[in-house]
Amino acid sequence: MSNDRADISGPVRVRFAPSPTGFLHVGGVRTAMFSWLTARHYGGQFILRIEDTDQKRYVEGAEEDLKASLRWAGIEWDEGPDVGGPHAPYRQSERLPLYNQYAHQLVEMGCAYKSWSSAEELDVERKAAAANHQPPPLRDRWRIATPEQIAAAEAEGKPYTIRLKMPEEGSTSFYDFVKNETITFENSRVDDTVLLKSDGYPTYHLAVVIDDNAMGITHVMRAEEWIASTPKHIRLYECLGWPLPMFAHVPNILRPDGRGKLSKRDGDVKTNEFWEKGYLPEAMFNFLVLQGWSYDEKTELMSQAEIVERFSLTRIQPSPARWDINKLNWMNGHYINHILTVDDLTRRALPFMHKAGLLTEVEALPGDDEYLYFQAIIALLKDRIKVLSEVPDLTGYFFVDHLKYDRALLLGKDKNAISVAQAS
RNA sequence: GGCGCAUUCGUCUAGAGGCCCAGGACGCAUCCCUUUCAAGGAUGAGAUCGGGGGUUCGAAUCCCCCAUGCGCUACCA
Repeated sequence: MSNDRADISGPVRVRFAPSPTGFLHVGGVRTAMFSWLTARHYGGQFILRIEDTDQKRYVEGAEEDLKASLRWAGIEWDEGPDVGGPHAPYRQSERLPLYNQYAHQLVEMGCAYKSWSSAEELDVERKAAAANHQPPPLRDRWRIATPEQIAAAEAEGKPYTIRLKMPEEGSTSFYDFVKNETITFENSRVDDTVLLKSDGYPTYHLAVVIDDNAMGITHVMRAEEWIASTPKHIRLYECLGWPLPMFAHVPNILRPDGRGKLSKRDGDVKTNEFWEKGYLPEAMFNFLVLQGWSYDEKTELMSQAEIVERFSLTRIQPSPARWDINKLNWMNGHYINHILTVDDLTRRALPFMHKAGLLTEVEALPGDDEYLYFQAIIALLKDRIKVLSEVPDLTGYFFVDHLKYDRALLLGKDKNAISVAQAS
């Protein structure tokens, strides 16, 4: 039986397109990782695009946090808001005229229509439907407005939205690389989603299609909650006569109790908290890639370079994983104790000592006596460090009252000065 | 309510018709090492592969139904 999963061939351009509405959580990092890995493994480009089309939810500083989180995790981009590129700008709020132009073009083509329905009245309709256990209306009444009604509304000059006009007939299908199957939707079940809001900003649906096309995105990778809106996007590609990209919907990471996808309200999910606590980016990368992807039946510990080489889009699991940091803690300790060199570990632990006031930056420069003292302590205690933030507590008693032992005495009982020197 | 996706040890996973009365890892337990705590080593418990029907000589793997979970159903992404 032919059950071979299609794999990628040809050029590859993948993007990660977060919206700056808060800190980046680990689930977002993982989606970015899969996209980045796809670009790197298949020899393509990775693009970062900021989808800041919701003025109400915009959070100051979120873009910086998100870029810092990505970079910490070892994910860099070839094109993006700060590094530039041939398709700049990479921030959607700076591309507004483009969306506006296409939205109106779609209206002229008969693929979309203007609506003067207010958000309030639509809300009333939806609530009434819900109260009757009926599905909310898929179409807006302006879809079937007469030319006279439209002319009258235009003359009034009131704000309007532009909505997609989904066909009533037929169905839309697409192959999904991760699900490894063709997913089909009846067009009559897909709603006439808003493309352009009354404030002139595009919705995700319009902006994502226009930008993915403009930026030459070949593989649309995103979280799986977008599966249901993919037929809308495909409709847009068809109306505009643009070539369809391939789709790959990555499963979500669920909350620890399995109830719902990870959200920013959950604890232990902020990426920046992980580096503040002293998790290593290598361990985080390794752990995160294993949440939904595997190389084979045994290999788990892999460097980023090995993962890039071994990655395959078709080995991403279609089912969601629960967020559980148990194994991350083990892996972090393993990297600290067995993969990092003592010197590397020492350097990384130093900032935590500075923060705790146990060593100042000037008195513990690499190579200094104070540094070597600390390094000897690290060599002695590294096998019990799980996260770097524990280091001050673990080593504090070596610094009480500026007490300083002779470095030569800081030896494990089964060790001698030579073995310690060699280990560092 | 409608539509879509998912379902293998507590958790992450291997598995693409016979290699599987299901393998690995984390966690857990016991033992070894050890003055202690870790780390390390060894052993073990732990999944009738969500349930039920098919197809087949043979199914965790293919098909159907059901259940459950998740997602979407916003002028949020």
